[in-house]
Amino acid sequence: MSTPPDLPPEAIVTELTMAVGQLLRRLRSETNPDGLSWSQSTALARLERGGPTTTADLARAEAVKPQSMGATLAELEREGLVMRHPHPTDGRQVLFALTGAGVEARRKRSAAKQKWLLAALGGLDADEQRLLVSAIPLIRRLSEAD
Amino acid sequence: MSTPPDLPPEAIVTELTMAVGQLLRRLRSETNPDGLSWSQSTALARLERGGPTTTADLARAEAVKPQSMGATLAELEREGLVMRHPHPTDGRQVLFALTGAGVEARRKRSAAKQKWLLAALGGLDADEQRLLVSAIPLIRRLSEAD
DNA sequence: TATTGTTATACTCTATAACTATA
DNA sequence: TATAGTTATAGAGTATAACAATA
Repeated sequence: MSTPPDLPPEAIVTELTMAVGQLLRRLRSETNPDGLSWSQSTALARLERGGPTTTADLARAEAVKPQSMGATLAELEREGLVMRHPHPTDGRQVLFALTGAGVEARRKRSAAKQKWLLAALGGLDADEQRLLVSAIPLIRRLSEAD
Repeated sequence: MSTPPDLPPEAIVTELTMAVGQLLRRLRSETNPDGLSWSQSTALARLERGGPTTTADLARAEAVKPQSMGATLAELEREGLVMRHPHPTDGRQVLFALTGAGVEARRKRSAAKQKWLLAALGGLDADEQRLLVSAIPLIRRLSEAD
């Protein structure tokens, strides 16, 4: 193990920050250029997982400002991958949902984009994969902490 | 465990991608606005860990193009946080190193920036922290895979 | 008043392309 | 030729500020 288990908290912060930043940039650099952008594809993934969702809720989930998510959704709408629906009871809100094309784009393009990460995962043995998978909910809990 | 240990690889890819993206954005959104930017602070961290380094090596480590790292380093140099030194044997290369101000900036500002993540880590129990720490080298190995 | 969303504008990060200098 | 770095330019992602509509 190259990182000792009882690292002081400050070191954990630095190591985790750098590792996450590095993985994200690597993921982005491996992205198929004619596919979906990073924020487009995570927004689509969230719509697929959570069903129709408002701009504000998506923004909260992704830790960006509503205006930023609005721009991402506007682009996805222009490409025909999401559609807006009126909220049944609140006239201010707009629900966004995947279109058929959105579902297909999500499957096809994201398969291409994720080829590299799949291959990289193959470089971990079964125990390491299990360890990594069990760390995912912890990363999510960190992201969602107050 | 909210993510079962034997998730199919495609699901691992999606979950990991989303979790890492979410954590990164949360980290960035918690950043002290008058502090160092994300790429500035990871570049400083790498210089502190690795000593004087060339633009190209830093770019490789961070998975960005040399021109992008060059822009980050130029900004850090303008702020007096790094200095350039000639390479002893190769006239093409330039070694960048932290200045005294850079070391101090790294400590002070990054302490402020990382306050949130430290607090979030405190929300994990000891076993969870150990699990997360042991996943860090795995994330790094993914990032460095061919 | 508070919340949802939009429009306008600017800054950061990163990329590609074209160039210079050194090996 | 190949490599390290620089300069110029462009696009994506996100932020803040100001606004309109609805609750």
